[in-house]
Amino acid sequence: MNSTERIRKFYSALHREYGPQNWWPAETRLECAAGAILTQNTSWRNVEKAIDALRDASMLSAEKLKTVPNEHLASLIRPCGYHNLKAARLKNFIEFLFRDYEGEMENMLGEDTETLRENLLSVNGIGEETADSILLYALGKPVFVVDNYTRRILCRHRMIPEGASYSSVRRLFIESLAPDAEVFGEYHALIVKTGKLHCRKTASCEGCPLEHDPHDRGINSF
DNA sequence: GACCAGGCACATC
DNA sequence: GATGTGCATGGT
Repeated sequence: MNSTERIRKFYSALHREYGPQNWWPAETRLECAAGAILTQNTSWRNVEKAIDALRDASMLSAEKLKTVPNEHLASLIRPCGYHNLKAARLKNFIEFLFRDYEGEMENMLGEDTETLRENLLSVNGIGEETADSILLYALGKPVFVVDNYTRRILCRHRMIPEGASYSSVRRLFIESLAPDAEVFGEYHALIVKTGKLHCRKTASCEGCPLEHDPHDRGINSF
């Protein structure tokens, strides 16, 4: 079985095991983008506290985020960690949103996806995963989000070599599947789901619904 | 108390 | 290009 077939088979197995995950849990495109920044290297549970605090403070709008002082913003998002850093990153994104898209996420929709991705990556604080999360979950673009779980799981199943680049893993998914944002979104969510349950740093893959392929040729098959 | 979580930028070699 | 480090809170 080649990599493409395994990528497809993995999706079937995960979807069969866990069902639809219905990501991303956000009410607006902006809230989704903010969540993508806040969740950097942080558990979603803590991000929820920060998002709730922003919502309680009526701060989940581009205009409010634009004018709120950094210190106040940082204090609101404190529960999700790196609050000073993430406050600055949120501000950078909002500044970019107003500079290039008149403060409206909807204005990003007409942009060519690759161009938009490059633009997002030019914002200090938005890396590849955050950019792809925004493209996929906030804007519905058919791109794949590669996170640590994705690498770890694929690595443990010998589908990618250790240290594989973000772009190579992303390409593997995009070239193996039809360009369907719905499926890409579910797939990434399912990977996080099974990652949390069976593929943490110190956990073995015990109970993982993804069977190891006894005939795979290891990292050379990638 | 150690380890981990839906990363990223920057310095250094 | 690869590798190391700072950023920080809260759950297990």
